[in-house]
Amino acid sequence: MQETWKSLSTTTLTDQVYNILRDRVLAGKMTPGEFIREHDVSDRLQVSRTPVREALGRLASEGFLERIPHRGFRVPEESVVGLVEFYPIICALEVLAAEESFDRLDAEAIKELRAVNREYQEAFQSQDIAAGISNNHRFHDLLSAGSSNQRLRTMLEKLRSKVESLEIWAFSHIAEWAESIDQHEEILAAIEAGKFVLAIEVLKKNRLTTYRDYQDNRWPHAVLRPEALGDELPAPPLD
Amino acid sequence: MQETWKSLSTTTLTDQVYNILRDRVLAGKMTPGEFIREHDVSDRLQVSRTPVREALGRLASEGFLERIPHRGFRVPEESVVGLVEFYPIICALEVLAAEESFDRLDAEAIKELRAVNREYQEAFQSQDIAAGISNNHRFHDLLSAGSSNQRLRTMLEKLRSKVESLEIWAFSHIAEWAESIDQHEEILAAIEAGKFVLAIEVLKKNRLTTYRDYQDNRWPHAVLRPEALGDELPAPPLD
DNA sequence: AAATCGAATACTGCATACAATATCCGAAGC
DNA sequence: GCTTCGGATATTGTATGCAGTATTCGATTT
Repeated sequence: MQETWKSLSTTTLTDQVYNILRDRVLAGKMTPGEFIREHDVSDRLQVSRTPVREALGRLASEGFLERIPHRGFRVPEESVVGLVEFYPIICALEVLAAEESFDRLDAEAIKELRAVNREYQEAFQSQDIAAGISNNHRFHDLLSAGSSNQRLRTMLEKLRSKVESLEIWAFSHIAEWAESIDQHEEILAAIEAGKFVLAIEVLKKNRLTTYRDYQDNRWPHAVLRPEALGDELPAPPLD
Repeated sequence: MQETWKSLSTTTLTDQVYNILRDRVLAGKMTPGEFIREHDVSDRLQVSRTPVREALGRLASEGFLERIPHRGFRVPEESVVGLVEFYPIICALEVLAAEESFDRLDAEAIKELRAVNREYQEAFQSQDIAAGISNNHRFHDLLSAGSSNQRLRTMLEKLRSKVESLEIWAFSHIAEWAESIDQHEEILAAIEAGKFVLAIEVLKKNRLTTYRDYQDNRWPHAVLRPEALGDELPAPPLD
């Protein structure tokens, strides 16, 4: 029994701080433009500045934060505006993955995709936005699963997480939610029928809906500049 | 005169260490699989472990290194093998950029592109590989310059730097080098003639040459596993 | 001889102190 | 009044020490 076991919680403080800060950024709780004070965060979380700095550094090099030498870290001003630019990128890469992936998806895989889409629908019916986003991501990930390009899947994974904060809004529009579910079904049907070109076309449409909505200025200002809702960092969650 | 000036050398130790390590990784001088000892690096560079750790952390979150909690950082074993997977990604994204960019490139821009390609050719004639790679990157960047998607350009910039170590090999193949120069000219001519579809086709071919070569197993083993050539870290470049 | 245990060693993770740099704010000069 | 200068303050950048964890390797047991 020499296989590598999945390590359960090789957790470091840095990782925990990273996750907390990342969630807050994605949830739009860190006022853009305002510098994040390392000491402030370390006080609230009851840790030293060291893991905070490391976490901030990672977030910056992943593009979630902007770093200005000798000034600090902050959520980029145009954060949300810039985020929509990820959609065409995600779309192009998912199409790239699809080209190799679609004819490798067997009956088994299609079945799993249908199951995920069903959960997606259930989340829709119970208005569970978080579950909806999660299932949507999972669906798209499975669609790319047949690609042999591992980097591609990894990149897509990261890119999807970056647009999460936008989808929170997008998914509060009932109409799009329902439409999305249907499109997923269309894609699966097309794949089963071997109509890959069609499947890719629908995939493109599915991916660019949110993007188009933005371009058409159909977004409330509150989404473009999500003011910190006044709620503070949680009480020290590590003890 | 209120414009933001380009800061010249807002240099931090962390940045310097980052650059040195990044260059070494890209040059294939850090034996894959072998852990990088923080203390070792900090000794050689005459700095403390702190900036070294931060630099390593950045490199890891950018995918240049692999991080294993409580173990350390190392160049991923399959580093080079995995790197070629970036080519289809770069290609797809450059095509995406091109779709918007090509018909925005005016005579002025084309002129600049020709100039860069000329420098490229001169580098070829004097066998200056570093200059060749740099000019090739610059050419492709300018090709995407017309895209309004800033994130896209930024991503492409990073992706190009990641495959640099592969290009060092690719550019030692004279034939491909010459072919690449011609393809660049073809692309420019097609753009001038308004034949964007053709231009994109040539761009694809240009981008995927290295990738195909790899798939055809035409790479020497030395490239796939570039052993540390025995030369050590430079003498402390910071004093 | 092979496997197991455990102490010594080496290295990373984290905290803290200090240094370097930026910002703030009031006083002085035009 | 506006700008400029300079010290006080706040914040980031770096060094160092210690604690926790992994690895090594010899001693012990089977």
